[in-house]
Amino acid sequence: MKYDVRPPLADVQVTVDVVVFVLQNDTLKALLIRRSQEPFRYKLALPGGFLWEDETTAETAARVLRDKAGVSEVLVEQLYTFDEVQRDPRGRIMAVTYYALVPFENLQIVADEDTEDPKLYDVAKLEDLAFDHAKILAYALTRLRSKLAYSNAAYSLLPEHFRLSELQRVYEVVMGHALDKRNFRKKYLSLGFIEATTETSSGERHRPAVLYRFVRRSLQELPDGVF
Amino acid sequence: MKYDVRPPLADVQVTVDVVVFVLQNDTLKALLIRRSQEPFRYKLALPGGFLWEDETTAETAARVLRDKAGVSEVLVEQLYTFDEVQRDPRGRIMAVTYYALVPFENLQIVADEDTEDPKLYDVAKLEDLAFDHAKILAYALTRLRSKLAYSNAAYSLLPEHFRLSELQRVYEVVMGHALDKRNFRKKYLSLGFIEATTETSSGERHRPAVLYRFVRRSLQELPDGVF
DNA sequence: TGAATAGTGTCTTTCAGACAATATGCC
DNA sequence: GGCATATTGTCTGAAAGACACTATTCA
Repeated sequence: MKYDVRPPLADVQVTVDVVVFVLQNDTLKALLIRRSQEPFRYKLALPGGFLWEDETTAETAARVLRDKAGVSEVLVEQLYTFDEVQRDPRGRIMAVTYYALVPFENLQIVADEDTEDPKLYDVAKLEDLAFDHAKILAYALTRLRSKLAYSNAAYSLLPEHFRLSELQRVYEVVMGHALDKRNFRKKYLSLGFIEATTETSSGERHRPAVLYRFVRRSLQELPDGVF
Repeated sequence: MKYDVRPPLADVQVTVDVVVFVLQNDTLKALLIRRSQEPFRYKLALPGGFLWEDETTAETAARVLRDKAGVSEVLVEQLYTFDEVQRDPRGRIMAVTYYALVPFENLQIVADEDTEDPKLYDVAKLEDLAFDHAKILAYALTRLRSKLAYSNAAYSLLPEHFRLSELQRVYEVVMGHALDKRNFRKKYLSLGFIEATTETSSGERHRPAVLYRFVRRSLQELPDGVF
């Protein structure tokens, strides 16, 4: 099919929205801001920012993470590009989305002049979000599940040293169901992702736990799934 | 970190590039065009097109498939968005990429006024491609492998009726290694994706094969991998 | 009858999943 | 001693993977 006169090229702007996942109190949370401006004023939304000149979207995502969550050196990956024509009432704005996994300890939430304070919200109890951000968050959650199932990505949700029970909690909370302790330990240790340190927890009113660490704090993919 | 004066927003154009996978002669091929214009004149490139106004990138991908490959109703999915600042010498052009799986029988390659004829090229013998298209193709291949491993996506590479040996060939070619015939049949039939038809192949100098078809010619994901 | 591909079953090994008792540190 | 969490092994069932022979059509 040919056109004598082609429709004009789209003139788009690009935002980068980032789903920042954090584990707090045995709950999977995401960092959300409450919008202080129209459109969707007072609604919750993902932290994000417009793409600047001479900046890649990955750099924009890193900037958003630095500015709104106070972190760098966390696991960040591109998710998907959302570009429904009407997704933003302000005009043709395409969202290149990312997700990040942040250890709660590293998080330093920073307020911003044009947004209310970012806060952590339980992913399981979503209010309705601005724009198509509910769809983005749902997509991110799906991706997170398969990342955890097929890689050592959990390293980016935990502090450097952690107990096996904490690691197991990560999987239980994200996957949404309980796991057997003995089977979990057997399987996860066999993967070679983690090793025991010489440290143990202490000062608690029960038997101390051996602390483990990830051998490599960078993404290692698995041929077959974990759980 | 705050900025008194923010850098200007990026003014980007968007192309949609599509990796069209086809199986021909027991070989995995991709549809590529040879560029007749600068930049990268005479080099091979992925078929693609600029995003038009009031069009989503998924629609652009469908348009490219219709115009360059003569197909519709095939499996198409978004891959990734490539946006390195210098990836296109003409300026800031972001590529939202898709891949499509096309049965060879459906393919109707259409020449285009500003490109040489699109042709099929063996994915295993890549020449160097224009732009970052080699990277895109490599990424698409990775995705194709995991799609085949975790879904019934093969339906979109085969004709409506096919033999089990053809289906097995699809997996062998994409995965890059041979599979055991008995184990393949046992496993694949147990998935419930396909069913036998009453037809058989004929006119060949050997025993005829029962023809099978996919129960549902739409994407069905699997909890666990196939191979 | 020979060439070419279709079709079929068993055994072994590995892994996932169910399952419960003892150990240790602190109050 | 009591409480709270840590740590450890076995058994069973299911599925993956190795493996070889017979069946059918046509030239």
